[in-house]
This record gives sequence, structure tokens and C-alpha cells, in this order.
Amino acid sequence: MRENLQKNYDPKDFEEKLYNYWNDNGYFTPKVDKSKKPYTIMMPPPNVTGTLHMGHALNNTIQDILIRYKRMQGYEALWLPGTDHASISTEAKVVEKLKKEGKTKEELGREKFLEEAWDWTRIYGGRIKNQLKKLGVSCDWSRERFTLDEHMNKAVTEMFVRLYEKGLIYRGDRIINWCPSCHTAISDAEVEHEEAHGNMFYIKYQIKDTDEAIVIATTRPETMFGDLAVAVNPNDDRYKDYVGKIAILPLSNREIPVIADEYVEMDFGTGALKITPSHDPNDFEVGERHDLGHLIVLDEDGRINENGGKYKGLDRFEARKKVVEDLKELGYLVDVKEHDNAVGHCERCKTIIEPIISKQWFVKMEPLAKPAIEAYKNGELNFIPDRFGKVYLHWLENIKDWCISRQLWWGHRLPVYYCQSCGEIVVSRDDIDQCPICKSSNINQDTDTLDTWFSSGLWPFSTLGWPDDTPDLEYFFPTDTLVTGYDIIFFWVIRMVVTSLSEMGEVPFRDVFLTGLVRDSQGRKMSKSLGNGIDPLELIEEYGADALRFTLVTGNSPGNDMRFYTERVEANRNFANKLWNASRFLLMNLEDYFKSLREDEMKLEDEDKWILTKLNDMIPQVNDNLDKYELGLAASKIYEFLWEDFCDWYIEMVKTRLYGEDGISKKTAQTVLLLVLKDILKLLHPFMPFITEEIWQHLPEIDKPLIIENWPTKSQEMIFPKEKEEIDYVKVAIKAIRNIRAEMNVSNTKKSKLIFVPDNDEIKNTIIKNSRKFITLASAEDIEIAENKTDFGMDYVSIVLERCIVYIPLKDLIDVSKEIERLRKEKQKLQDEIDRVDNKLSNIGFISKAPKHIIDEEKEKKDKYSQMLDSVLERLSLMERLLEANK
RNA sequence: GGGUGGUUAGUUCAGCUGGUAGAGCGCCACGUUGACAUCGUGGAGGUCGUUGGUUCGAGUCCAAUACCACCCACCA
Repeated sequence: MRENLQKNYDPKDFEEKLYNYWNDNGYFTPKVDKSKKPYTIMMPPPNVTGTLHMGHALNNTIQDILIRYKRMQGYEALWLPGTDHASISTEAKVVEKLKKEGKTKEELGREKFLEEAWDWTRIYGGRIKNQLKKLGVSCDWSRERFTLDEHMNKAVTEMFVRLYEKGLIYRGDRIINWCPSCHTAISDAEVEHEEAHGNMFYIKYQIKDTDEAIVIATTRPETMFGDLAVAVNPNDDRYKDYVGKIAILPLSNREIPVIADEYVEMDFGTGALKITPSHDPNDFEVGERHDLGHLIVLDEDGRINENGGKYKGLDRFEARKKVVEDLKELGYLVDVKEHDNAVGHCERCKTIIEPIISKQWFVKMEPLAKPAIEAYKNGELNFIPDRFGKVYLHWLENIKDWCISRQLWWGHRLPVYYCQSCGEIVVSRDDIDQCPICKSSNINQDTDTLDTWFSSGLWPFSTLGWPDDTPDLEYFFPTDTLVTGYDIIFFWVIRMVVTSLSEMGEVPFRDVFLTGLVRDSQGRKMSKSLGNGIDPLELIEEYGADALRFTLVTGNSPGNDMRFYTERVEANRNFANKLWNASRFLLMNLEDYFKSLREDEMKLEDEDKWILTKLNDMIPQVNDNLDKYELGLAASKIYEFLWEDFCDWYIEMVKTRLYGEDGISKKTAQTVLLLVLKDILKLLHPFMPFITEEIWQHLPEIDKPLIIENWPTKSQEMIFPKEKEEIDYVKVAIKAIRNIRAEMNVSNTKKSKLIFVPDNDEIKNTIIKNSRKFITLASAEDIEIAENKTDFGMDYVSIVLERCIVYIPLKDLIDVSKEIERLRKEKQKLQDEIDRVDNKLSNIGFISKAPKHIIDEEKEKKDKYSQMLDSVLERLSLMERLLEANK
């Protein structure tokens, strides 16, 4: 015997219990079953040591909805979870921890440091996993992966070697972005540009052996110790004569050539530019063209090095001040102007980036980008919403090489070995301790690790076993949908597409569903520093996971940022509560369900047909929405159906039958109630998995858990247009009656008689058939059908419906003049509508060009309103006459 | 300098292929009727940023424009 549902909806009673039940029974784990279709999502791996935030909650809710939907549709639905080692941020956290203990990573050494990092990972690594579980994620934990797992490491090495062998990975001296705080190179994508107020300094460089000087403009005077030339535009007449001469660098008095290069803009600054090839990407290019060589003047902390003479040891910003002071004192500083420009910051630690020449490893992107561009253009890869495709294309079309080496320890070590004896560079799948060329054992592996995104870039296939040929890989790859934030397109999405196209020969996923950012109620980004973050776990604790999930997918559209209001979670908790109580009501009224009548004795009544029709109209719409990733639209349709159609109308209409004596009618109502509720639970399950499963488990005659139930499909024989229309008519009538009673302040407890005067038999039958509904839903004590409108005088209030008038005897409450006033307003309203329709119908353009069904609709409206207007006019004149006669 | 998104009820947002504007919250009035006050019933509230255009008809398509966000970009 099953227990009843608890009286009060309290998610805490069952959410955890159900999660374990699903997980323990293996419902999250799909099988490789060639007779079924797979559907695959790879979870974007959160940082292993991170904590769950709203972005994760949004992301994972969407993925879970898709996976549960597909699972119920009969797909082998794989949602593979995992975590990312997040090299730079995890390493920073461990370094910070060491610092607190008074240690540095250098003191500790690589091996000990990695032990610390693994400890850290073990301590905090489980945290986010457990937090995700509270959300209800139905991902396959048996296939969970971590980007630093042994197997993942193998995949990374394999990819590196393959790309290297194809000539797509190379080592070189390039200007890279150096973070003086993280002490590593970072990629262009990891640099955030921010507009900053600064100064443009105009500095005089003397021309050797003359009295003349050339004035250059720079924002970074402290790098002048690295200047290797002054450049002007070859077409610039002002400086023509200086080209080829020697300029003398102030402060250090070093001699540098004046060169001509097209790169220099004549009308910017002074038209003369100092060239610092080791500290500026453009200057680097110029330097290459003119063979200027390199001169580095900053160290890894961003301080001036020994090439800066007496300025050595000064931080770059202090050095700037000091250099400017000295230049001024010595008369070299000609001018200072305010100047704003975009300054690059480290995406992790927000430190200002230092462009610096450095020997690093790069991926050559252009040849890899081409197929990725193609894949989008020919439709193999879709973005939802599509506008992000443009962002994707723009990035790929302007792509630059990707710096992948990091001067960090926590990560995948480069599979690169340097022979100290013969100088050979060996890239190898296996660890080597002997040089394959000179056989020397004096060979060392590169100490650098790879950019985190290099390993996560392989996520869609490395997780399935690549490079090994596994059944999972064969069956589940390529994946179907990727769900992630738009802020991560460049970091991650593009890298996955590129590596997959290169080594798997196809796109890693068909659809990329991009979510917006979850912002606070004021529209600000949630951040730790602002302290405005809302903790999803607290919301789950208070309102339940279902309410939070529903909130995250409704009221916004894909790719758009959303403001988060706790009030909305509350509203959705109320929705869950509504479902809970409706279900409880139903179960209470199903107590005699088993011992009641036989199936074939069932007789569907109008309201049964009405709700079944509405249900079956909705099902294909919901499916369509879900297939198009319109999760919010799907959710609101179910919301409305449950609350309005099912609870407010159907249940209320059916109550008299449940309490009544007619066994067949009761049994029929019970059956329909149960049938509709079951479909609601199924449709809602992806959105609100916990409450729906909990209720499901309490229903009679269920043979499997909801999570693996069959998704509802439209039932053609359950569509009854005529009855649907009839009930809709009854609803309109009931609303009108309620409305007028409320306007006249008639309390619900005061029952009144309703007298209907229908125009025709059809309406008459509808009224008679549904008369009980008026009694329960429109506070009527009695229903009467009359033939003659004129029988009802001043003691009655009248409601004009289509083809029918309702009279309510409310003797004491009626003020005739007010009633006349009301009727006049009614008349005006109808007249306006008729005018509007007339206007349309008399328009030749409309008649000749609009589609027939639209014209017919308008004509019908006209008929309807005209007929109603006649009734109103008739009633109005009667009342006016009666008022007159009464005076 | 390029590009994208937003601008709809007091507020936060929906509104699919163009056909008399919707929801949640808030507000007002009434209501403990045997699922639910985490509720019910009724109501007030919008010239859909502005200006043009296409169309029989535009919140919905096109073009300008304003404002607010965001992204990209090597003018030192």
C-alpha cells in the first residue's frame, strides 16, 4: 500500500532520496545499444576546485532538461560529467595556500608542489559534484572524467604529437602576453582589454652629429631602454632626410638607426615612432622587417632588468614615473598629453599584461580554422541563437596563432624533450630518457605545461576514450548539443571544433546552445568582489531545486542575459505547490478507483473532451518548442495548462461528479483526471524532476519510474473540437456572470438564480448539458431556460452573450440608472468593435488580398457583435422605458 | 574604429513563420466553498524608444536615428 502524499509540499522530504534512487538504479547510465539512437551532451567541466554558481545552475539545468526529454523519448541519452583541472586558477590557489604557510612553490619543488595540488584537488574536488547533484543533474557519473586523468593525459599527448607532426605546432620567439603576477605566458583570448586613462609622452631623440632632433610619441617611456630604432613613414616629407641617420636614445645615450616603414601613421602623434621589438607586437613586426634584433628590458615580475641601467629593479610603473621625471629634468620631454587607450589585463588576476618576446609553443591556427569556418557555413554546426555564428566566424577569420605553453606546473606537461648534448628537440608520445639521435641520456622534458583549454578542447572525444577506438566513442560521438555560456566561445567552443575537425574529421557537436549571463536584480554581473552573487544552494535549500530550475529556464530567451529575482523562485515554488495540491486532491478522490466500473462503461462528458483536446493540442507544441530549444516557451505552456486549464477549470468542473452518485460519470472523471495528470507530470518532468517523480510514485497503476517513462505523444482520437468550443462558451458565460456579480458586490455565498434566454437550440442544449457548472462555478442556485426576453424587467441584471442573454434576479441590488449606464458602455464597446471590423471589410485592399480565413473570421466577428449589439439595444430601451414609467 | 543585443503594463520579462498586445511579481476590491491563503474570484494598468518605408494590415519585416548594455580591434 502506498503512502499518501505529505500534506505540505516540502522538497526536502524527497529531493535527495529520489536523486539517490535514480542514480543507484542506473537510470543515468545509457548503454551502447545499436538498435536505439544515441543522444549525447558533454557537460562543460567546471573547475575542479570551484563552487557552484548561478551560471552552472543555468547551464546544467538546461542540459538536464534536454537529456531527460531525450531519455523519455527513448534515446540512449548520455550526459557525461567531469571537472577541469583549471591549471592557472588552481595553481594560484595552491600557491596562495603555500604563501600562508610561509612557503613558495620554488622552495617546494615541482614534485612536492604537485602533491600539494593533488591534495587540494582531492579536498575540494568533490564539492562541486555534490552541489550539482542537489540540482538534480541526471548525468552519468559512472563515466565521469577529470582533465588530468591518466587517460585524458594520453589524449592530450596524442593530440600534441599529431599536430606537431602535421607541422601545426611549432616553437618560436614571439611577442606573447606575459602576466607578471601569474608568471606565465597566456593566450590572446585570456587577455581582457579595458579602456584606461593615460598619458602620451612626447620625447626628443637627438640626431647624431646635428643640432636637430626627432620627437617621438609614446605611452610607455619606460620601455625606451629596449628601443632599437626610430621609425617614420617613408612618404613623410618632414622626416625624409633623417632616414638612415642615427638617433641617440636619451638617458642611456645608445645609438639607434632612423628607419622608414609603412606601418607608421603619419598623422598620429608626431609621425615618428620608437621601435621596441621585444615589448610590443607591432614593433616586433617592424623589427623583423628591418632585422633590428631584440633587447629585453623587463624581467618576469615586470621590473626593469639590467639593460635599464640605473633603473634596474624598478617596477614598470615606478620606472615610468622616474624616467619621465628624468627626461623632463634633462629637457628631453617635449610635451605630455592625456591619452586613453585599451590596456590588456590578465583574465585571471586582472594584472596588466606585459607584451614580451619569449620562446613559447604555438598552434598554427589558420589551416585549422578553415574547416571550422566551412562547418558553420555549410550547416554542420549550428548556434542557438544563430547570431553567435557571426561572432564565431569573425574570430576564426581573424585568427592568430595560439600560444599553448604555460610556465606552470599544474597541468599537462609538454611531451617535448631537449637533448642537452646534440640540441635535438624530440616530441614523443612516450617518456624518453635517451636522445634518439645521439643516444645521450642527457635529455630533459620541457618544464612547461599546456594551456588548460588545450585539454578541454578535446573534451567531446577524449572523454569517450579517444585516441583508443572504444565502443563509446563509436556510438556516442559526435555529440548532439553543447550548452555553454557565450563568454566562452573563443576559449572553448572554437578549440573543440578545431581539434575535432582536424583529428576526428567531423564536428564535435551539431548544436551549440548558448546561454546568457545570470545577473543580479540590478543587472550587474554576479561577482565575488561585488559580493552580489546569489548562491543557488541557498535557494535550493529554501525553495527546492525544482523551483530554481523552473525559474532559470522561464522568462528569458536563449543567449540573452537574465536578471535574477528571488521573488521569481518563490513564484515557481508556489507553482510546484499548486501541482502538489492538485495531485493530492486527485489521490484523495481516487480512493475507490480500483473497485469502480469497467473501462468500457466509461462515458466522456464535455469537460473531459475539452481538457483532453487542450492537452493534445499542447503536446505537439511543447515538443516543437523543446526541439527548437525554446525551453522557456515549453515551460510556460505547461505552467498555464496545469494552473488554469487543469486546476482552475477542469478540476472545479469535475468536482460535482466526484462527489456525486453517478458511478460511471465519477469513474470517467477519475480516469481522465489521472490520465491528464500523468501527462502533465511527464511533460513537466524534465523541468521539475523531483516533484514530478515523487508524485508519480504515489499514483496507482504505474509500472516504471517517471524518469524512464515514455514521452507523451499527441493522441488523434482524443481531439473533440465541438465539445471544446462548447466548454469554451460555458467558460465565457461563467466569467461574465462572475464579473457582474463582483461588480455589484454580490458575495459568493449569496446564490442567485440564472435565467438563460438562448437564441437557438444549440446554445440551449449547451446550457442545459452544462448547467451544473453554473451552479458550482458561478454561484447559481438554480438554472432556468426561458423563451421571452421581455419577461425580465428592472429587478434583473442582464448579461448579453453571443446568441444568449442571461438574467439574474438581484432585486435589491439593482440601481436602474446605473444598469442603464453599464448597458450604454456595453453598447459603445460593441459599436466600436463593429466599426473597426466594418472599416476592414470595406477596404478593397483587404477584401482582395487578405487570406480567406482571415476575412471569414472578420465577417463572423461582425455577425456576432451585431447580434449582441441588437440585444443590448433592445435591453437598453426596455430599461429606459421602465425607468421613465417608474418616475 | 568595427560588430552584436536590448528598448513592450509600476517592475522584471515572454511574444514562433506579420492578422484586434501576454505572464510572474506588485497594486485595488471581495472571499477561510470539503486540493491549495505557497490559495480563490474579479479589477485597474501599455499610442510595443523615435522617424520613415514595405504591406490590405507591423510590437512582429526593411532603413535611418536616439539611448543602454556587451563583444571584438596592434594607431604608438
